Amino acid sequence: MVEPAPLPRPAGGPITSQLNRQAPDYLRGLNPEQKDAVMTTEGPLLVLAGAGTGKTRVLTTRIAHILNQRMAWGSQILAVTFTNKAASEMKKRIHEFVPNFEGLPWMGTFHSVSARILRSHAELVDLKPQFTILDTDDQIRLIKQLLAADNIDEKRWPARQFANMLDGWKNRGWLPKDVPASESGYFANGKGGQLYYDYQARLKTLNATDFGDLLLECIRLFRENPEVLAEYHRKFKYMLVDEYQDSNTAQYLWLRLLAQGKPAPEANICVVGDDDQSIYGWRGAEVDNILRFEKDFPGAKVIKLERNYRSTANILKAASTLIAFNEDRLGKTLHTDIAEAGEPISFTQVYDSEEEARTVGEEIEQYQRAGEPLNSMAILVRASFQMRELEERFITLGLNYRVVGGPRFYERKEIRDALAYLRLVAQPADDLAFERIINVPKRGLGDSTVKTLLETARHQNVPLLSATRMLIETEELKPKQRTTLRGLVDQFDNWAYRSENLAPYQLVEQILEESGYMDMLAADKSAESQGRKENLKELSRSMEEFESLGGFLEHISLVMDRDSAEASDAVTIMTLHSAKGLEFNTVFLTGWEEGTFPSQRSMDENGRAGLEEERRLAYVGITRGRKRVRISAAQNRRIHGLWQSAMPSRFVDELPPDAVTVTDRGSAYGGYGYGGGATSRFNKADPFESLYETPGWQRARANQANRKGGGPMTIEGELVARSVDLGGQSSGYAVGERVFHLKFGYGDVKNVEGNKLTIDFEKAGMKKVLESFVQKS
DNA sequence: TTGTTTGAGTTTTTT
DNA sequence: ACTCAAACAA
Repeated sequence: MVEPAPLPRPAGGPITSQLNRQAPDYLRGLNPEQKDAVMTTEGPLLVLAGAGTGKTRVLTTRIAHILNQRMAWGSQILAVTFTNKAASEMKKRIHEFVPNFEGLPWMGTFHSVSARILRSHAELVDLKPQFTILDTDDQIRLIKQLLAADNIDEKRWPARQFANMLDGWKNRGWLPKDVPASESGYFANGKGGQLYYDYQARLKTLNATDFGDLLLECIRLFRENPEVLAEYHRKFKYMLVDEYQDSNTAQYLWLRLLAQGKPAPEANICVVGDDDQSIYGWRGAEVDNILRFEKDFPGAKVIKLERNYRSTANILKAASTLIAFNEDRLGKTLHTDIAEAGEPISFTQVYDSEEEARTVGEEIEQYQRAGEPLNSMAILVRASFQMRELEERFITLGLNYRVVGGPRFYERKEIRDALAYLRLVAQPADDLAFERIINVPKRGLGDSTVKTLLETARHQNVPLLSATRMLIETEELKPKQRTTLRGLVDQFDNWAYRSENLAPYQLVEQILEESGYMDMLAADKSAESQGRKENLKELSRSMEEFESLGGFLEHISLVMDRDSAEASDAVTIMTLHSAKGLEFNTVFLTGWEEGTFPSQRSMDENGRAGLEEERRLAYVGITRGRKRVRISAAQNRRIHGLWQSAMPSRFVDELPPDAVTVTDRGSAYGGYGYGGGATSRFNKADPFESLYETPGWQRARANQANRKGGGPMTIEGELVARSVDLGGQSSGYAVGERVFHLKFGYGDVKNVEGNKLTIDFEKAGMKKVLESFVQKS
């Protein structure tokens, strides 16, 4: 891996002189901070980029700049992202900037870059170069086997739970020996730690890694083989990291190993992120990584991008005001140069989730009639269960929609089956693949046969496929199974032989046909079978561009999604999480109810930190909108089949009143016996009465004031808060008082918090309600 | 070995 | 309410 040195830059060289004469094209249109972030190529750099401030543009321009100025070859640049989507977007844009340059930069996810490195040094971490990358499904099946072998009751100690713990450990960069007893002892009465060892041993036997291992083994490789690490230190002259706030500890360690080839002040590492958009804490992301960047890389330069080019002033004001309620932040405020305030944010409370879906549908059609393309609108929900009602409504309306997320292409059953066949052809030691397809389609090879195979494999210490070869030469199995297995083994030998010369897409078609899989689908009369056939055709089509089976398998194990070219005009429905990084003219934010959003579980499990992450999610949601943000809350929603009533999200109360209008949907109020619509301040004569007395608002103001040296808060220099009365309680209720609630009945007031009361109801138990819900009894 | 019933879990998601 | 996977009967 010898890299050519970058071209020298002689004073009068033909290329450089031309470049130096005037600022290159690609710098035009950048604001001063962006330009600074692009041009500061030497030394560590932290770019704090608020929503919509042109973060991706800075990253890509920076790469273009490095290439254009001949500071490094393409292959000496490493750019890591978290998702394949972000990586491919970056690749695309780099190609637009610099169509012809020497060597392609290493652009990819942490995992794909790690895999690439591991494959060239596999033997140093006890793997063979063609190792398999297991996904979550395989992982769980493997764990189940380990649990069974250890006589651990899977009921009591679910494999999924262990998989999650394992993931957490690996995210923290812990090898089996690093897991503290307090953590490992938690699972299966102290067997957790040993299970981790067994699991890793099993992975090596299967010649496989899981996602976490890609990073961990890479870290181990670097630590145990300084000469290998040094090689990459020499190689990568410039490193860039996107969405740094999402990095976990393992990724952080990985990065630090690679970046610290030179002493900190000279490490050319640029990380870009936004602490206010950190929404993946629950899966191990450490916001701390971004907060302590300056400590890790002393002398790091920090550039803040605060100029927003996306949203109207009202939207920005709403987002800034809301996020100011968080305590843990570095503190940025978004500005806009867009003169007009734009439409206010709208808040609508409706009776139930069905009406919410109906309302959203109507409004979408209205905008559509006014000439807005459906592509420019999106509905963002907190959790995917909220999607179904929207979908149902849109189907009856005949409204074109598209759901982002959901079951992904390569996770579909039929695709995974097909892939299992291919994996087994490529890697005969892939026992998990073998088990998956041995009886799919049904061949009369059931549990007992598999058990015999497993025992033999274990005894002989060979993969299942080899064990099968041995067994069919014996009388161990019944003749029927023996014949079937012999046929299957022959087929695999045949496919393996053909795979050497046949294009992968042809191979998969032949396998599906010859294995009887297509016949099985043809015989299946259920509604899904047609779709499954089409998916398999799509799989074959997507394989056309791959020359080798190995190349294709590497691709799909890392890129679990297929780029779907959705050309048609459709409204997008997705979760807030998957909306990060996207933007739409009109954004509908539904389900803003306490318990749903912020999610009760988040708050229960992670307390204040959980609530703050939910708030960041709200911030992400609002900042997706360019022109229009429409928020709604339902008084009643069915959760797990039970109707539950809820009050509007506290986030609604944290929006700046003068950037919000409240739409009254007549039907939401009155006449239903309970709830009555009086669930929020927005239903009172003066909806904002006593609002600014709540601790949250006081804190938000204090945070904002401290940060800006006491200056006025936020966008366009206007202080958002109105008259403030910091004295006393607003509640007319006192602790101990007996009250009556239309829905919950009689109860005693246990706690008073502004206009929220905690009441111990005789029938319904402890509930938090708004005071306007109850009356003195 | 296969089809049927019962039962548990049910946020967010990438790789 | 609904799904999906494990236990059980045919």
